[in-house]
Amino acid sequence: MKGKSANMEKQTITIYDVAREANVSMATVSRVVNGNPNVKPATRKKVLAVIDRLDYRPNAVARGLASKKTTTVGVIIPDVTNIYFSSLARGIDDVATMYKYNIILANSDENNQREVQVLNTLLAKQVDGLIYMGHTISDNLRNELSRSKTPVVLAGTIDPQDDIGSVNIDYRDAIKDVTTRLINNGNKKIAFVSGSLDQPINGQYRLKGYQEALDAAKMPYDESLVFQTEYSYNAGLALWHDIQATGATAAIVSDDELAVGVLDGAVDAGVKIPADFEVVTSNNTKLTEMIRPQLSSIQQPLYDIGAVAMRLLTKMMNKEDIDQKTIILPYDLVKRQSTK
Amino acid sequence: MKGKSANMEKQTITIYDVAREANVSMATVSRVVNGNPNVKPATRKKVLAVIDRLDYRPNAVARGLASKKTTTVGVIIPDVTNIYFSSLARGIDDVATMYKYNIILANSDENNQREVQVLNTLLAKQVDGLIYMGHTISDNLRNELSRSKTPVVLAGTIDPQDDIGSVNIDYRDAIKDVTTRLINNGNKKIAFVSGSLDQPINGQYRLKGYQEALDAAKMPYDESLVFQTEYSYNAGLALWHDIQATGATAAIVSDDELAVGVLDGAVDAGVKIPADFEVVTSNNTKLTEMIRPQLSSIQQPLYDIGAVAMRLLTKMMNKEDIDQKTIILPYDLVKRQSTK
DNA sequence: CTGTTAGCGCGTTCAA
DNA sequence: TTGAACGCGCTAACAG
Repeated sequence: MKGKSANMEKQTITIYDVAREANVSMATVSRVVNGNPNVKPATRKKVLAVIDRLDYRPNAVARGLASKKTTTVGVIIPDVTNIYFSSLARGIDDVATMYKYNIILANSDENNQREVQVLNTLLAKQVDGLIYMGHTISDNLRNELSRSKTPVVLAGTIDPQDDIGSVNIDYRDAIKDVTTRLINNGNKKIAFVSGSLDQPINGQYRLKGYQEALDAAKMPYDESLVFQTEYSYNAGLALWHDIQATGATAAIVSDDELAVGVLDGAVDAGVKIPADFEVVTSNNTKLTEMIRPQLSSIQQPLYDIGAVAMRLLTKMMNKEDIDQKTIILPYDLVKRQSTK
Repeated sequence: MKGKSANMEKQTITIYDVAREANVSMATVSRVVNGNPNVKPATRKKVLAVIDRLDYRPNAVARGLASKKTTTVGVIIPDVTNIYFSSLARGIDDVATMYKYNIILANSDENNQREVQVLNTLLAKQVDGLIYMGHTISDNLRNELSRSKTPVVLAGTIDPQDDIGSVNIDYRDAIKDVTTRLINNGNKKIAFVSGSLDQPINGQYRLKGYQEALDAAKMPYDESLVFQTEYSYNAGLALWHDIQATGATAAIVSDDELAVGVLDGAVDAGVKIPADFEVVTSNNTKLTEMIRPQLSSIQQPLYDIGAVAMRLLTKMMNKEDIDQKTIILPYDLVKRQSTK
């Protein structure tokens, strides 16, 4: 099968073909493809013409092997279906595109085993960088991460040890603010509803903010007002009964779907919102505007967190100096119908 | 810098290192890594031990270059943030993982230029296959797709020319069903609210179903009851006024967020749902259960559409026979509080 | 400004 | 059952 090109299986055209047709060396072709200025305009033009005629497309895999750069970054996400994370992902992808990177997206379901496994295949694929999203970053995972030289940035994810780059808002401050407002509205018993307190973001930041606000107002911290549950609508719906039983007149919830569940639970029970009960949620996803009454919320710049995380990662991949590897973005409080 | 390994920049260990340490050739190492049975159990064991000790991880890029397979598929999605598409994406990723593939996820915003551009970088990266999601597949894009030998499957996306593999539900039938029910409930004027009718899924399928149901009931088709708008909450909210002006007593909406907008518009205007106005939506995302009144909906197996699409793609990449390249999955109708 | 020459890390014949 | 050798398509010195 040489000389007789009877088998036209898959005639990929390579840089050689272009070189031959243009009467130059492959090095020159490589130069024009990569925008290297050291090429006479005339030959550049000639090469480009051939590239166009042959419809040549550089093979990124070969390029990756030779240059040790894949212009691809791995993104570990708990669940794309969750709008909190998909918002981050959108910011990540947009900035990645801006810097000519692509994203390999992998769902982890927050399962440690799966995370480690995903991490390994991502590293095997030679991604130039990694963005991790999740709630907890297990020791196991941290080990794997730190022994790889691949740059990593956490997006919307807290690392208590803080030795990895990350982009977040100040969750403690935000919750403290919210709590204070609720206190100022006259609430004596305020429920704190979040996911597992084992997750640093809840146990070490949000809860702290809640407690600090209470302290500042000389109000007692009552553990029975603290609820841990999963982030889902149904969980919130189911939780309403328990919350009401405590005599609480307001709730601070750390997930929007969960908050909607609590709200619906209250509404379905005939409770007047916000007159008899106030609810504040944490992510300000579009959900908060679509329901009635609309939910007051902490406003996190989700898209920006993703975007900034990716931007930080590009710097790391580029070995630029990082002046700040732990970035805190500002948040806001948006008042809607679920608070006074 | 030879012999004096002072510079420990990045000592990637390769298949050669393993071979040397194990006293075998790299070919043998390659064999055990790839599960080739032609290896004596004893040497296999020996090699595996070294692999483990050296923490060797095969370079997927080199592998891809040598084998011409990257075990990576490209996924073009309008917007991850849209739960309709992210649900599909989740199904895709899960099945991809199951078959050892990874996903390069790229947002297109339904922009044709961007789609073509993304397609090209995906092909440059030598993805083994492609999954496309969108509303319209432009001629431009179809051209690019058909001249590449890379297998493609459309997920939740209609191609009127039907020469590409695809997975969908029967949108025409579904809307026809819904319309018929609404007619049976006594509605004389039923609004049809969708995105652009230029999109085949709306103009050539959904609208047809709507018209057929009208015909079957000997009811007139009134163009003023047909609304085209963008898929967003605010668009729906804004649209309510116009819908009401037509005297319609029910609406069939082809997007959940849009439907919530219409519903909220009605509720905010003091209209009694479903007594005075009925609403049915099309995607049955979790949104439908979170609002009050809860939305009746066509139930599409979104996750499954993605999963089946990816499964189909694996077959194509594997060059297996495809008995059915245009797959139609079943749908359901879920009655909730927005219909009688 | 341009061409030559080595690899990048691995899969895969073809012999042995 | 194993090894030697070639090639995948391209980047990156190094000469010229």
